[in-house]
Amino acid sequence: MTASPSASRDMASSRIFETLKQDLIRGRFVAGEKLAISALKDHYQVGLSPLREALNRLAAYGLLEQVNQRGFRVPAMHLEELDDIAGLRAQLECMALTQAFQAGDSEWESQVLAAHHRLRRADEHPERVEEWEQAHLRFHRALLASCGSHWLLRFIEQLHDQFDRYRRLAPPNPAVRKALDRQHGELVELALSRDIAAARALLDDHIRLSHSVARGCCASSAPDEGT
Amino acid sequence: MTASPSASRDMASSRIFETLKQDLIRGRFVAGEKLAISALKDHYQVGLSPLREALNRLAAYGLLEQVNQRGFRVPAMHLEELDDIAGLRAQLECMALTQAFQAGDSEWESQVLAAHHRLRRADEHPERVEEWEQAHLRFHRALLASCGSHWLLRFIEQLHDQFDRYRRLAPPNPAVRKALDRQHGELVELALSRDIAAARALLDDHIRLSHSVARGCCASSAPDEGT
DNA sequence: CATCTCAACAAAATCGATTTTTTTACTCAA
DNA sequence: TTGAGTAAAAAAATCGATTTTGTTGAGATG
Repeated sequence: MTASPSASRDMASSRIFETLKQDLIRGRFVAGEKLAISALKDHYQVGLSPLREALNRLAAYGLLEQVNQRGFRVPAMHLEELDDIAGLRAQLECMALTQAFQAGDSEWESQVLAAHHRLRRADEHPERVEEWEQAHLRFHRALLASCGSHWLLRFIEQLHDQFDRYRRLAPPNPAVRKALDRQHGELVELALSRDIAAARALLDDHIRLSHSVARGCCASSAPDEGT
Repeated sequence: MTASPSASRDMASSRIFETLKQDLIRGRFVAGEKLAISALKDHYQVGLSPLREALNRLAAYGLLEQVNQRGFRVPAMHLEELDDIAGLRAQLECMALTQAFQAGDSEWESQVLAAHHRLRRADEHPERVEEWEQAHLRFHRALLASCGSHWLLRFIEQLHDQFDRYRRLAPPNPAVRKALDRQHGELVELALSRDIAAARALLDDHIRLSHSVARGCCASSAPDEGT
């Protein structure tokens, strides 16, 4: 049978997991806020068990914190942590990029080109933010997909989600977007020519640029507090 | 009040999480096996809800796999994955080691020395395997603790747990143990003298040695199967 | 006036039972 | 004998209610 990814309806706990995950990344909850479980239950129209299972998975993933006998809270955001996430993300993605360039075959090249094309298409509708976000995530995934290390990709994905929590705090900025998009195009070219050194430098810049934008926003909106 | 870490009794779901996690790492379940939830419930004497929450967290952590509508299973083990885990672990730990050496203060040195002392003490009772295992884990933790990157330490911990699943398959080997222990001592000396290059090389060897032992066992016990 | 106690309240965690889905066992026809 | 279809059994997922724990505030006490 042909691949039909959307064939299986998954259980309620998986659906609420994905929904909550997106809402957390998109910043629909206040950082540091305590989650009122019964309110979530009403809002998302799910039962307690699936909801609690999703919350537990999100806590293990690092998008929630579970406090001993007093429920779940949205992790606070700190400039210091953003720096950690961005720095590590740059290192791990450069590592994966190198391996991806070495191991990538023509099928990989095709997928990168396809993902880049979809990303450019998504750019044509600036009002559909979420579509661009998804295309963007998939482009970066495709670029590193051939690196051969399941665990490295897993950690990178996790860091990407964490990073996005911070990045999404910043308001959309057309100039930055344009610069990032040019870098995407250049990354594709460097991938096809397997120019590892140049691609690493560019990817590092790419992340550094996003980082500095998010940093500016994070610093102004919620100055790092002690205690 | 003074620090008393064991003061808070945590909820049942946390206790069963820790217990199950240890049992998974120690290889008390067959790789690939499907977990019978009601059997677990009886065996560990817990209710369904805490158990399911623990299973969900373990799945998010990577020590279990959740299959759509058919429960949880213990991940299969593959030589290929062991290589991935060990290789990545070496890279991430060397990265952390460098940062730890650069940022480590005298308090860090004290903790490393203390952890190493406990490790040597634990060596005196070869029959108490679990005590040595815990001291070993804590020594490696202490060595990297000052690296300053919360997320890097988190990933390393996760990889360590994954690696241990494989390492524990191999029967105890006094000769190997002795070699590893000498390396622990050398690592302490290099930490005190902040010899980054030598320490990186040694840590890489350290992991490589464990890797090759685990590899030999994994290869003979369960030849990598396709499909 | 500050602090302590304890009851009433709110929320989290857990339990037992129900619903849904998958797996197994069996029948019958090709 | 094999294979599709189907009903019973088993297991997973979910629900509603109960139990446990943390929080709040009124009144007592120093």
